[in-house]
Amino acid sequence: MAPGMIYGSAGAGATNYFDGVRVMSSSTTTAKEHIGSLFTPASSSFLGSSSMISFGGVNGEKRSFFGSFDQDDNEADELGEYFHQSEKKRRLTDNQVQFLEKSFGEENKLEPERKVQLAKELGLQPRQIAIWFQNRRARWKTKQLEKDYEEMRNRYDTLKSNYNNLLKEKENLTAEVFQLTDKLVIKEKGNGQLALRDFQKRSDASPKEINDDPISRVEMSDVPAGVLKKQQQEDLNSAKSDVFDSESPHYTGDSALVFETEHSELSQDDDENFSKTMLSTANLLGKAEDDGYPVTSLHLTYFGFPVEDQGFGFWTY
DNA sequence: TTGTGTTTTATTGCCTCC
DNA sequence: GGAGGCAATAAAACACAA
Repeated sequence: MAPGMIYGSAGAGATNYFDGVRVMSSSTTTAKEHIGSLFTPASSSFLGSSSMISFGGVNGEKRSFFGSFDQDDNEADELGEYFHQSEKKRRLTDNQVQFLEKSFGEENKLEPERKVQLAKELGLQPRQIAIWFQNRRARWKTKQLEKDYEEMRNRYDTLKSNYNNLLKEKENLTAEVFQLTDKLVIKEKGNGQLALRDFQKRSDASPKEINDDPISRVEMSDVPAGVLKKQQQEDLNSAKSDVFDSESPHYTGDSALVFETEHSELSQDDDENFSKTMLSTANLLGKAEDDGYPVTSLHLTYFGFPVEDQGFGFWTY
C-alpha cells in the first residue's frame, strides 16, 4: 500500500474500505477523501481512523515501537506513541495485541457487533480488527496443521517401530525353527537309524493322486520350482537317492529314500497323508528361502527330499 | 552497518452464504 | 448482489548474525 493511502486506492474495480467497511466500487474517489471530510481530532471514536492517515512529516522518524515499549506505560502513552509512528504500516501495541488475543481465545470468529466494540475499545478501525482476526485465524490454522503433522509423524514412527520389532521377532522365530530342525537332523544322525520301510507305500502314491488332492493343489502353487521338481522326481520313482550310497546298510537299490522318523510310527490313515505333508513342508521351505533363509541340502534331506549336491551333505554334516 | 530471514499488517481476488 | 471468509501475496517492521 502506498504511503498515505487508506486501505487501498480506488483503482478500476478495486475493493475499497471506508471506515472499516469494504466497498466494492469502481469509483475513483479515495477513501482518504471520505475520511478526511470526517476526521475530527477531538473525536475519541475516530482514533482508529486517524491511525490510518498519513503521518508523513509529523515525526519524520522511524522507530521500533515494540522495542521501546515499556509495560508500565499507561494506555494513553501507548496510543500516543502509536499515532506518532510513521505513515506506513504500524504495528499494534502490546496491549492491543493482548486484548485481541484474549478476545480471539474466547471466540475466533468475529460478529459485527463485537468487531465494532473491539474497534472502539482499542481505538482502531473495525476493518483492522477484522484483518487482525483473519490473519490470526490463518496463523492458528498453520500452527494446527503443524501440530497435526507432528502427531501423525509420531504415530507413523510408532507403527514403523512396531513393524520392525515384529519383523525381527519373525526372523528370530524362523531362525529358531531352522536351528531346531538342524538339531533334529543331528539327533537322527546320532541314532543312525534311517529306515526305508515306508518307502513302498510312498512310492505307490502317484503324482496324480497328490495333485488331485485339494489341499495339495492349493499348496503346489507355492512350492518353489526346484523343490517341486525334486518332489515330483521322488513321486515318480524316477530318481535314485543320492544321499544313500550303495554301500549303505540301508540302501535297497530303489529310488526314493525315507528316513526312520516319527513317520514310520504313523498309522495307516496318517500315512496316506504323508505326501501332502511333504508338499506342505516343501512349501514352508520355499517360503523360508524366499524370506532370505538359506535352505540347505541338509534341510531338504531331513524332510525327505533327494539332494544331489553332497558338498555339505548328510553324512558329512 | 548490512544482508537476510521471519513476522505482522494489509490488499486482492475468488468463493460462499443469505 | 452485498457481506464476509479465505488463500495468496505484497510490503513494512523487526530480529539477528556476520
